[in-house]
Amino acid sequence: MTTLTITPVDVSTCAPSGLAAPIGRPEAEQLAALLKAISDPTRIQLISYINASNNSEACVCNLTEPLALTQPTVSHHLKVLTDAGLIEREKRGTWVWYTVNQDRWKQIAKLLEI
Amino acid sequence: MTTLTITPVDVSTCAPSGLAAPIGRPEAEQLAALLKAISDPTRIQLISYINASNNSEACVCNLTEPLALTQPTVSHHLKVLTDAGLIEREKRGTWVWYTVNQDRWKQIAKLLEI
DNA sequence: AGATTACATAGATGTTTGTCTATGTTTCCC
DNA sequence: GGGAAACATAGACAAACATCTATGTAATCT
Repeated sequence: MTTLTITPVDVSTCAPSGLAAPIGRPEAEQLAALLKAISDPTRIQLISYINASNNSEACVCNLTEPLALTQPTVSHHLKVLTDAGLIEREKRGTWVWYTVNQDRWKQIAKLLEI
Repeated sequence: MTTLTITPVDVSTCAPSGLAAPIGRPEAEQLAALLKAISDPTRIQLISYINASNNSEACVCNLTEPLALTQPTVSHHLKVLTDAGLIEREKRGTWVWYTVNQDRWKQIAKLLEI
């Protein structure tokens, strides 16, 4: 199990009425941490590439070349996304397969509601 | 008129099919810049405070105290949000009133579709 | 006109972050 | 068991960023 550096956001407690009502500091920090994980061009591309892959899953070695980045850099970004609960990690033999957590993305849309 | 440091994202050209298909670097950078503007706890609180204000608008002097920040810091964040097209600025006399650009927020939900 | 109020801009500073190289760990295969 | 392949972790470094103090600008009021 991976250590989570970002506490997974619970939609039911974090900004329960979206952005329409005043948000306290802790809730704002949680939401900001979640959004920050997506706010990087490389990570946005990673998400789209995983989604567009066969069976909607991809391993690290499939992602380094199209992004023209080193393997550790890609691993780093995938860890950020995993810690935020935006993608999921599954080890099968030597490979590690990543998939997008679809529910998580629907949550985000809810959190941004006004 | 304020100088825009972030090119406003055109939904029709930026990630036209959401995050389901591979996204090129320029489009990913545009989307990341937009999301980065929201990915800060202070700015998230600002948005919620503006929305919760009378007439859904607020001036800088109304926002410094509840956030416990200096006026220049609040002005800085409001500029980031304005440049990203997320809020709008209207000067009336000595005061400057900020409102949330509702359409812009709906665009973001579209951009994040999977 | 002078003083005051509201806001923006400039510049400085400590922290965060994206990327790299180097190395460790685990699994597979011969 | 030894080598190779896939991935993670550690450490370093430059760029970006959030905040502050100091100062500039514009509008109001007496």
